[in-house]
Amino acid sequence: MTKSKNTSETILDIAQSLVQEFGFNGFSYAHIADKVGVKTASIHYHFPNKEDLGEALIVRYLQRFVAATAHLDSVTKNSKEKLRKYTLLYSEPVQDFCTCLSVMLASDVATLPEKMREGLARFFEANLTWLERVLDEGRREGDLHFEGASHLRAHQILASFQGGQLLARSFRDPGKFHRIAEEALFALS
Amino acid sequence: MTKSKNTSETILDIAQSLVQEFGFNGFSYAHIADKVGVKTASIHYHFPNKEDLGEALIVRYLQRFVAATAHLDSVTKNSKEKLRKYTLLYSEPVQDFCTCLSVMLASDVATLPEKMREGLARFFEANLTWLERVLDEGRREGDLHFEGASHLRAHQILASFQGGQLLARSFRDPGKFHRIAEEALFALS
DNA sequence: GTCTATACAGCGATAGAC
DNA sequence: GTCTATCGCTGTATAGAC
Repeated sequence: MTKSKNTSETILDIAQSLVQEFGFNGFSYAHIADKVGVKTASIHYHFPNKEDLGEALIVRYLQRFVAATAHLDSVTKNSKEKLRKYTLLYSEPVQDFCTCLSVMLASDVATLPEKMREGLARFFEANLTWLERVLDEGRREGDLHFEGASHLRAHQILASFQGGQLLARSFRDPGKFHRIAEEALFALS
Repeated sequence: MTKSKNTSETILDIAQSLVQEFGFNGFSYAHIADKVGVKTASIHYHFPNKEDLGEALIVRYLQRFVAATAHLDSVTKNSKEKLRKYTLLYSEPVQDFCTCLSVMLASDVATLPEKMREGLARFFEANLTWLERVLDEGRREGDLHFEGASHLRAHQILASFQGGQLLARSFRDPGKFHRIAEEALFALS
């Protein structure tokens, strides 16, 4: 594990933070270039156009989500605890008065190229699938208690997490997200 | 009540639909002008700059919300029924594969001028205040059943409605919003 | 792989005629 | 109240030298 990254990864890091703060149409190659310390032409070398950059961002984001939940599943057995850790995946951007990548892209969806839309849907699908499985397991093993379809509950949880991020940001109060997330999990006790 | 509107109102109507589809930074005066059938200079006559236009949009949106909930309160007594009608306020944009104005502005918040941010926070505050009151009344009168603070529940409902809009849009499935909203109200039975 | 230079479209905004 | 004309700036993107 080396400390320094290659330029492509650095560009993706900066681009992701810019999307999370300003949206996919709220930043330019010039913004990335300034932060990375190169010229815009160099960015185009790594990602010929903004569509390529956007797709790379989503692919990486989904990969990281899959890796994070896989690791989470391997080290945690209690379903309630799994959900608590899932919450933490989304609390980092909230602390920086941002939202996660998927919330920003979801609101920009009308201006996104088709491949990015498909990638975004895949990301949400992965979240819902994981949530539904954890809810089912938790109910079967007695860690979670709720009525109705786990499928609907998964949607409910994901939706409130997304909306919670928007509210926290609008009020400049990260605590709003945490209280909303806590309330969502409390309902499963 | 006349059928035709003045130009300012027409501009606001078009602008609102554009914000709801593309975000505050995703449309230009040229887009409005084309749809209204005038030139961009005319838009600047009514709203000197985009900030003025944005503020007018939010002010009108809050006024309409206050009027809608006031009317809703006057014609409906059952709290559960009130919440069901509240849901309908947000389901119109979802059918058009858009989100409500507040969701779009909330995700654009980092690029908005201060007055627009304040207006947005006021709009959310109005939603939360109304929800909290209806939740309290409903529990007191036996129409609604839930545990914990109504304040937290109000946040939970608003958040899931906002997130539900983003999910419905991302999957191009308005039904997702309706199922999420239904699930949120079902929990109050 | 990064640079300089540049093309070209779109943006918000203004001046001044009608 | 709407128009034409125009300005200055920023956006994405490319060609070609190093």
